[in-house]
Amino acid sequence: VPAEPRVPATLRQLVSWQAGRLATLSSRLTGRRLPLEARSDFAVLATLDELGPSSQADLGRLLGLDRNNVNGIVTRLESHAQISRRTDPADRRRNVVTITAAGRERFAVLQQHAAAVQAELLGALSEQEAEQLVALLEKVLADHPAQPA
Amino acid sequence: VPAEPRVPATLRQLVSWQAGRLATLSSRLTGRRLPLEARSDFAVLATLDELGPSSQADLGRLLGLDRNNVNGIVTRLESHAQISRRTDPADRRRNVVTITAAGRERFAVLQQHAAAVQAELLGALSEQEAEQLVALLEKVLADHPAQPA
DNA sequence: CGCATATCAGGGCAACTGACATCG
DNA sequence: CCGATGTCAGTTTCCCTGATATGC
Repeated sequence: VPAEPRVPATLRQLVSWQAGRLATLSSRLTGRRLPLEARSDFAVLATLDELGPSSQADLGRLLGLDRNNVNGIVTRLESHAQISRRTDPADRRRNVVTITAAGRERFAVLQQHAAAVQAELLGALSEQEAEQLVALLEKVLADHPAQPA
Repeated sequence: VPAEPRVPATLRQLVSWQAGRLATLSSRLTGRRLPLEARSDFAVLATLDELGPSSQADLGRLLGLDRNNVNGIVTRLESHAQISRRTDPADRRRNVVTITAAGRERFAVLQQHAAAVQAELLGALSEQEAEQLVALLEKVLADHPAQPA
């Protein structure tokens, strides 16, 4: 008669299940500090800050986000003046998205919260284990395309 | 001038972001083989198969699922005769959920698909690395409550 | 013409909130 | 009375599909 039943081994050792749990856990920890949309905003702002102006399609391909999703995020960021959006004169189908000063400020704030969440999340791991985990996840993700197919 | 821009380092080394990517990647790979609800079904069936009959509340606490969510999953499984649901005579608030023979059959099928997805997912890792990843994720998850707060 | 880009409308899953009746 | 359980209704986020207009 088990006193404290644990998650069945079948699930505990399944990365797809672990990934889901870890994702909702991350979302929960982030949600305590910020509204949930901040995560998408953060991803886009980080990309623009580090790689410079991009089109929406490029952003989507890079981050594994849907075109529609990118559109929504960019619209939201634009309404807060954290990015600017103008049609590319060289290819008038494209929107060139550029981060603004306000966007960089927001990004800096979000970065601090992200670091705090990371610390909470990995509290049970040593420095070395945390680095291993990040590296292994990076390796797995690098092996798969960001976009559906 | 970078020819092939990669995901910014800020994101690449953020476990909360990696977790989200890995979760959608897993969901994508699973979705190629099965309808998406199969994941929730699998979790519940695995628990019932390994730990025996449980109440819906216990299932939720164990798996980190919402009460409402558990209700929906159990209703779906019941409609396919893969579990049975009856009120606990000892505590008539509770529903005792029990796996059926059909449920075990379904579970066996799902287990094979899950293993195949795991192999696809971790294709870039060696045996040793895969074990390390599973163990590290397990350690992180064990450090946090399955339920919100 | 085919193809890419951006946009809009909408579906589906999962997490969550709040409310409610029942029962211990 | 309080707390736990199951149920119902509804919100939000994100991933995805399909359709459309525009431009290369």
